[in-house]
Amino acid sequence: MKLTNAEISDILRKISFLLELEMDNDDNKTNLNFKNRAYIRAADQIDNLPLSIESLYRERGINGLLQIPSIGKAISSKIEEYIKTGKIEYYEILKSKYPIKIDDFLSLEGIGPKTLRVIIDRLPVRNLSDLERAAKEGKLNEITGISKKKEEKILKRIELHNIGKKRHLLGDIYPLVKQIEEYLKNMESASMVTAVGSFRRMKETIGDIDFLVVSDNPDSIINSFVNMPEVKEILSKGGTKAFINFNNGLDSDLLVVPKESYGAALQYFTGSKEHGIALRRLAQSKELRLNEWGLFDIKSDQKISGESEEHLYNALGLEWIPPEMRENKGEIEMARKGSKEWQEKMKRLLKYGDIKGDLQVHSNNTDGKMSIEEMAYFAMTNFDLDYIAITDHTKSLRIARGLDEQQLLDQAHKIQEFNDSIKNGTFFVDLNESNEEKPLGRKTSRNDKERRRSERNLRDFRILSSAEVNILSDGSLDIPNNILDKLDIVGAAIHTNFSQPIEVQTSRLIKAAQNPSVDIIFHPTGRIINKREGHPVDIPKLMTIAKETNTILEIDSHYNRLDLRDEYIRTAVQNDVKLVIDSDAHHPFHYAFLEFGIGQARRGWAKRDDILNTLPVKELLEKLK
DNA sequence: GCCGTTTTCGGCCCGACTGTTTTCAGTCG
Repeated sequence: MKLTNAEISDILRKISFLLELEMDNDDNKTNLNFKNRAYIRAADQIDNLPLSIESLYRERGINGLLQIPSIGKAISSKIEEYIKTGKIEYYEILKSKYPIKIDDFLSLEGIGPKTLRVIIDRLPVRNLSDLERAAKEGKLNEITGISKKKEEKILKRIELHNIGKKRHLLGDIYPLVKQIEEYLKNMESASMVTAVGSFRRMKETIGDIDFLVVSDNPDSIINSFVNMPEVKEILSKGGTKAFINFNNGLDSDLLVVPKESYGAALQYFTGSKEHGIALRRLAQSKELRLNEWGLFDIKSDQKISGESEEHLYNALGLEWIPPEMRENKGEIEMARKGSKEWQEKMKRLLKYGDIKGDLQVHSNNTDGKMSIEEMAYFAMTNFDLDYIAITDHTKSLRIARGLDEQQLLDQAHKIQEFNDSIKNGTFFVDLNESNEEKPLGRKTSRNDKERRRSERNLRDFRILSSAEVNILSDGSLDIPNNILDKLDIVGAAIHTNFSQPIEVQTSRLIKAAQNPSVDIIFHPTGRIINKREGHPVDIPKLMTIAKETNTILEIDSHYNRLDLRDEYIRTAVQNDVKLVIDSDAHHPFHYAFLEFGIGQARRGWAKRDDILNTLPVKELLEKLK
């Protein structure tokens, strides 16, 4: 049985929780407080680890574990014990003192260990339903320190908890974020509105939605916010902050600050938590104090910075760091002011709007929703792309009505005719009843100036003949090479037999990469976020082969895939493996997904030259095998 | 329990909101 990182971080969090429960009996209260925080820090690190902690231990022993920040002698030996025996003695002892269902209370918001301790000391409460019953019967109120009001609040939190909370996909919440942003922007007293938090960092999943508003009249903003029709529950509301729960189960934070604190609030509220903590420690080491209102000199209490984020970073001795990179994974050390390495990196960092073509596009010849002509038309007009590759599925993927050899050749021929008509200006698309819906996401680049549309000649647009060839269980393809070689570019992907062991899956992909006809491996891990983990792949090994064989790995931008994920992109970039960013469009609106892929690529510190479809089509084709 | 370009001991990010506290602890992000 393979041990997951989540299993280990989970048990560390439970240890921390139990230590906190224990705290009021302990004389050495402060020290214990720091001890439980150490367990949380270690758990956070493990959750963010891009590799399996068990494999790390098996390969490099306890020294491998000690390499992880925030994991020292004590915690590493506990992890070792867990890997070897499936148990941690220290945890078992703690647990035996408090025979409660820790999971229930750990995930319940609003009640921490202190409150829980008081309750379980007085009442036979052992799990969430015990607590709910006690609250309904008014038993909690009988405990001194718990008012009727607090009892009601506990019931509400249990109700919210039972609805279930999981992280939402970036693409799923995008429309709601835009809608709320619009709503807030329309308020007279709001001079600036920004969606912040993990949304601004383009994280693949979002826990709750955070908004920052600049205003001289916080009360009116906060009141309008909590009174929106989408709001189910006001969880808290003060003079500068509000915290609510939407009807659809999402939580949302609002922070209102004056203009002179905008930069500091933006930094604070964008996170990540780890990045923020590291910045505040850095400030501390310089005799400064950083909070959401600004950067202050500790001694004189003078404000040094706060209105602009860039100035704030500079005042800390750093260059500005793009939100996508704020994870405390080396960016702060590298961004020291004046660092040539950092400046070079920033100059070359991939930008929104850098993608010139989309190399995974489906048509209604298989499972897409529109014709090749329509997909091309929207790509060139609405999304400013210079080329697309039509990558319909191939014959063994029956469910998508995959194309056989002859159909592929016919399609390639048709594409050639379209290209000719585009070139001579006779290309014409009869748009059948166009959809009323609006495209999801931003149509154009968000931080680049004017787009290239005006300078661009639509007659240079090019459709590439291609396919998403199915990789069979033995790593061979379902279309022979002599056919594939007649296409402009070839992508290959796994769609079946997901549950083979890692060695088998990896060798399947390696065999495909070694095939001279395969240019790109599409969605290399096959994951669907929150739904399936995908097939296990030895990523470092695949990267080595990709580099050797000049095979490109794809970043599939569909927001339920985002495959490769950010950490793997960073590994690819470090190893000089070439990448492309594709939308996997099955409808023209899906071209907007490219934005999500670019966000992930920036989270993986990708440079423009790591991503081959930032190149004009001619140069791209020259780089292929 | 972890960590170290002034430290192997003595620190550990910071502030808002809530409740019942008459000056602060608990919880959260």
